[in-house]
Amino acid sequence: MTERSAAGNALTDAVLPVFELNGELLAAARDISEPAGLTPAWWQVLGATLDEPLTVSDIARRVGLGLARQSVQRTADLLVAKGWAAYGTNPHHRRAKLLSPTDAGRATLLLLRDTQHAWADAVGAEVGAEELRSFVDTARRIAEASRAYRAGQLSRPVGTAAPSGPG
Amino acid sequence: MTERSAAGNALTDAVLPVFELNGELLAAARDISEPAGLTPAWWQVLGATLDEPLTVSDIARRVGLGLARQSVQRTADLLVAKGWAAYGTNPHHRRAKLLSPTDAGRATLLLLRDTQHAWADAVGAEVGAEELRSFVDTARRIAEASRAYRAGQLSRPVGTAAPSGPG
DNA sequence: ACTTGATTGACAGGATGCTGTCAATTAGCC
DNA sequence: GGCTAATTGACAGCATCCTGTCAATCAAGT
Repeated sequence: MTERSAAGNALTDAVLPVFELNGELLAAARDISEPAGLTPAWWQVLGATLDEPLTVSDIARRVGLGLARQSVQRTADLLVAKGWAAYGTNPHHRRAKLLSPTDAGRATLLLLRDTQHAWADAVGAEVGAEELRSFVDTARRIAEASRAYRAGQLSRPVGTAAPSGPG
Repeated sequence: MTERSAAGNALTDAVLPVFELNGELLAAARDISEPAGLTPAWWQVLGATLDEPLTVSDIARRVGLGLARQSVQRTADLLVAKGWAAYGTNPHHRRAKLLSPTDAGRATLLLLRDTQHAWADAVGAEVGAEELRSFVDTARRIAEASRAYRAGQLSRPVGTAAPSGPG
């Protein structure tokens, strides 16, 4: 039982490219955000407060992307210390203050948005919108299938059937 | 100039799913390697030495995936300290010792290989080999296009042309 | 041989993220 | 009103990876 199926090989072949792409996206985010004086993580947290003030816990829940509440907390404190954001009183909670960008933070966010647009348009045009959409679809399906497998909800090979099909 | 193109939107929509998939793959690697007593990073470094003994610098170059030489160094030292691997003398270099797995390390690697096969086969079957192949192709093209853009080798939008087309 | 430059490992420092614990606060329930 | 559970922020500790610096070692050219 040491031979992988063709699909198994295909999935294994996908792992390294995903890691590589992940790193490239992070590098691009760094290139975009660094000239403005903030890191990708700061950008992410600060950006979440652009539309409306949010508590740290709100951001941690919304961002979701593997950022723990305490990580967001530290980042938020940093943003406040550096003048990108400020804590405001929360009518609904005495401890959970509302984080919102300062004028400088807001201006920087808008600037970064334009820089990001330029990058996304250029790279997106190179790959093609249609191909990108099916790419996203596959990425989601892989993640979902792996989650199901790890949760024990996906039996072994022989392509028996999906526990809860894609449709 | 704050409007993104359709392709730009499609690419932006791809970023979060890639991060999420990256996290899921790491989680799967953790689930696979942790019961055996090693972390994904240890697995990666140790696995590189399965076929032939390598120096730390060799591994850092080969692995490539964003693992710096010094990170591999520390991991390698850890693997030796924990009995998974051992340093052997290198006929070609007095300082750069050759890292190779111990019997225990080799046995663990083979065990992890089987566990990984089961995961890859199950998840791969769920997604489909054909779809996975085009997924990998797109992932590579995105990374390549972004690298080119960051290197200044990709002009802005209007889908003018590719500097060095995909075919 | 000698010099010059690249490689390599050791060491120190820093950034980021996670987990665990604790008290303050809030929300739900009786 | 009072009790219990969940949420939230503060604090401390830990793991991982990165960068920079330095001396030892190797490779190449003269």
